[in-house]
Amino acid sequence: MSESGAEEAARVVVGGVPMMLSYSLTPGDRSVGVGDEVTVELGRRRAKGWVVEKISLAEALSDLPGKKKKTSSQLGFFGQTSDTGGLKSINESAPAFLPEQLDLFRWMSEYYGVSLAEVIENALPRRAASKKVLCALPSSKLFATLEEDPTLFESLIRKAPTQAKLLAYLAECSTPTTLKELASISKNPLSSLRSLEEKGLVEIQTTAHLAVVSNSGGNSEGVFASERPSQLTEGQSSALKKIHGAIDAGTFSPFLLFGVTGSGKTEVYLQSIEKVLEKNQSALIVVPEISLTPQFLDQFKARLNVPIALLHSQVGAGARWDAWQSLLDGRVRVAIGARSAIFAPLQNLGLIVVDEEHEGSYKQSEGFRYQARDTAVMRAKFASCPILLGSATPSLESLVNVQKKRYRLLELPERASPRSVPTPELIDVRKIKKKDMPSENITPPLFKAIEETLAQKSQVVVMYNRRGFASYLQCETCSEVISCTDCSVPLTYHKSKHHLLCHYCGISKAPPPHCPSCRDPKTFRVEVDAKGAPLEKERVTDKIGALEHRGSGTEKVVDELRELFPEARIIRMDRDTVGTKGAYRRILSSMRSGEADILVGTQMIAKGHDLPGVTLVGVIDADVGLHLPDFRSSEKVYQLITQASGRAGRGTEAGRVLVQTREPEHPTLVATVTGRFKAFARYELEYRKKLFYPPVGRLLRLLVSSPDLGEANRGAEMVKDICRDALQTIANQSDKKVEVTLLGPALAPYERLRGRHRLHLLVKAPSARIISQLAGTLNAWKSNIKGFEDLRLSVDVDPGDLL
DNA sequence: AGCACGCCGACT
DNA sequence: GTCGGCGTGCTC
Repeated sequence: MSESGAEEAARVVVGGVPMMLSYSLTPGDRSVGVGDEVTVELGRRRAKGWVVEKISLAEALSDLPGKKKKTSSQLGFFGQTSDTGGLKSINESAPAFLPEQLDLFRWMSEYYGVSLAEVIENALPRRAASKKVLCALPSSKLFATLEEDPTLFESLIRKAPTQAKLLAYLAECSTPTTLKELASISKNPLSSLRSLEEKGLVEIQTTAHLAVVSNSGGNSEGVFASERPSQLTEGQSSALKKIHGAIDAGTFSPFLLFGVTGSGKTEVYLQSIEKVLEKNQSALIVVPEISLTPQFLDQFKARLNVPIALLHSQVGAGARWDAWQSLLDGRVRVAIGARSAIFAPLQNLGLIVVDEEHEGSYKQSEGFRYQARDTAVMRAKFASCPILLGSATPSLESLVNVQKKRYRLLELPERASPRSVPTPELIDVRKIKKKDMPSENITPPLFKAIEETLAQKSQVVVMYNRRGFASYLQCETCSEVISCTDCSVPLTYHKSKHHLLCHYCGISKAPPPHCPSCRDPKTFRVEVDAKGAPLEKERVTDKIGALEHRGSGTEKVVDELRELFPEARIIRMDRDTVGTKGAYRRILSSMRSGEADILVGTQMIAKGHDLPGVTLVGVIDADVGLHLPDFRSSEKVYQLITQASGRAGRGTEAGRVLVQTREPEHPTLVATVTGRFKAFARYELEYRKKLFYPPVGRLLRLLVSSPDLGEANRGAEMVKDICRDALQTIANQSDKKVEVTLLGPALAPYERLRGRHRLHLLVKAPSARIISQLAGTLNAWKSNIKGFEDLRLSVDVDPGDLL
C-alpha cells in the first residue's frame, strides 16, 4: 500500500492489553509484516505481541490520544522527517502466522468475546527446540548420476546389496528419512549410508523430525491401506462429483457427508484432497482428539504422496513447532491434526475436512472455549473453499444447517464392502431374574453370544460406559423419569436433603408421592452414579428398587468375564490403561493381531478403529448417560451406541450387537435399533424446539467457582447482575424486542470439583449476536475481578455440555 | 499481564 | 517521621 520509503507503523496486539498499540517501523523496512510475532517495549517492560495491521505513521499518530499531538510538529521543526512522534519501535520480529488468517482470528475474537491477542495466543504453537535426528536423503546429484550411468544400480547390487537397497528406498522419498525408519532395511544403516555419502549419492543430515511425515512406503501396517479401490460405490462417486465441482469452482461450499461406518468416507476425503493437490492448493484435515489412529494416518501417507504436517497433542512440542514452520513457509501443503489444527498456517487453502464432526471433543472445554468444527466452517468461508463435515451420526447442529440449506447433504447409504450394517438387539434387563444372570453384569443372551463368538474364533468388544453420575428418580412401572417442568431435564435427587433439584434453573422440590405419569404410588428407582466422582461426600444410594452399581465399571466386567470365560484372553481399554502414548496403539494392535479375544472398554473403544476380527459388540448398560442433567444426553447416547455398533462385522462375517438396557422402550434406544437416524433427529429436535435449546436457540453458560461456597454464591449473583445490566443496555440499543432468558444461578451438576464450589447461569438467546456481546462484557469483567478471594468465571459460548 | 502511582497502617 | 500494603489505571 505504502511506497517504499514512506513512514510506516505497525498495529500490535499484546496479551492482556485491551487495545491495539502502534509502533513505528524504520522507513522502507520490509522485514516486519502482518502476522509477525514481535517483541516491543510496553511501559517499562518488554512484551510479546503480534502485528495485525500496517498503517502509515501519520495515521498512527492521529489515532494517539490527543494530548501529545504537538510533539510531532515540534520535532519537525528540527528538520527531522522520520520523526516517530513518540512512538516506540519494534525490537525483534519473526513470521508467526499468515496475514489471511486474521479474518478468522477477528471473527473468533468477536464471536467468543475474547481479545484478539488471546485468540492469537491460543492459535500459535509454543516455540520449542526440536530434537535433531539423523536423517538421510538422496543427494542433488544422485538423479543426474543415475542418468549418466545406468549400470550404477546393477553394479551396486553386486558389490554392496545393502547400499543398493537403501539407495532405492531413499530415491523414492521426497523428504529426509530417519535412520530409525531405514533400520527396517538394514539393521545398522549408518555404515552403508556413509559409503553412499562418500560416493556423493546421498546426504546425511541432522534434521528435526517427525511431525512432518511423508510417504516412505514399506512401513504401513495393512497393505490394503494404500490401495486405491478399483470401484467406488454409487454414493461415493456422486458425492465426489459434487465435491470436485465445488473445488473447481473455488467457492465456500459446506458439505455434510453422512455415511454409516464402513461406507468409505475416508476414500471420499482422499480423492477430494488429491484433487485439491492437483490444483496446487493445500488441504486441512481435522480429526477428533482420540481418533488420529495410525491406520488413518497410514492411508493418508500412502495415498497422497506428499509430506504431511502432523499437529496433534501426541506430537512433541518441538516437532509441532517444526511442522508449523514447514506450513508457514509453504514447504508442506497438507496438515492433519486435532482441534487446534484449524489454526494451521496453510497457504492457498483449497479444502477442509472435519472427520466425525459430531464429536464433543471439538469443543475446547477449558480456557478459550472455541468450537473447532464451527470455526473450521468459518475458515472455509474466509478462504472461499469447500469443507467436508463427515459423520455417521451427525450433530443436530449440522442437520439443521442442512435443513436450512446452509450445508449440502451428501449421503453414503451403503457400506463400501458388501456387508450389511449390524442392527443392535436390545436386551431387557428387567425381564431377567437375578438368579438367571450368569454374572452381575452379563445377561444370558450376551453370555451365549460371547460363547458362540469365541467358539468361532472371532473376537468380542464389550463396552461399559461408566460415565454418568446423577441420581434421578425413575418410575419402576413406566420408566418415567422425574424432570423439571420448565427445563425438561431430569431433576437430580439429593438424598441428604431428600429433595429434587433442577441444575438448570435452580428450583427444588420434594419427591412426588406417586409417579406423575402412570400414577403408580409404589416405587421410584433411584439411579446412582456408576462409580464416577460423587458430587457429595456421601454417596447417594437407595435401597428401594435401587439398581446397584458397584466396582469400577470396566474392571468389574473384566473380572466377571474372566470367571465366565477362563480360557479367553481379555484386555481392557479405558482412561487407566491408555495413559502412555503407545498404550493405545498397543491395545488395538493386539486386538488386530488376534492376541486377544475380548476387548473391554469405555466409550473410547466405540470410536472409529478398524477391528476386522470383531463380530460381536456388547453394551453392558445403555442407560448410563441417558438421564444426565444435560440437554444433549440423548444425542450422545445415540451416537455412542451407533458408533459402537460400527465395530461389529467389519471383517468378512456379519456382526451382532447386543445392548443391555432397562428401558428398551426409550425412544433413543428404539432409534438405534431401527437405525432410523433421521427419526431420532426429528424426535430430538422437537424437544429442543420446545425448550429453545441448541440448535434452535443459542446458549451461553457462565460457570462461577470458588473454594468458598458463600463467595461462589456472591460471585454468581454479581454475574447475574452484570448480565441483567448488559441485557438491558442491549435492549435499549435495539429497536426490536430482545427475547432472552437468564436462568440461575443454580448448582452446577458437578457441584463441587477439585475443591471448588460450582454454580452456573444459563443465557438462552435466539441469536448468537447477543450471546457474543454478553460474553465480551463478562470476559472484560473477569479480567478485573475485585473483592473476591479466589473467584473464577468461565464464559462458555455454545457450551458442549452443561455439567 | 506487568508495572507504575498513590494513599493508609506499624515500625526503627 | 519512613517502609510497604495492594487497590486502581495505563501501556503506542
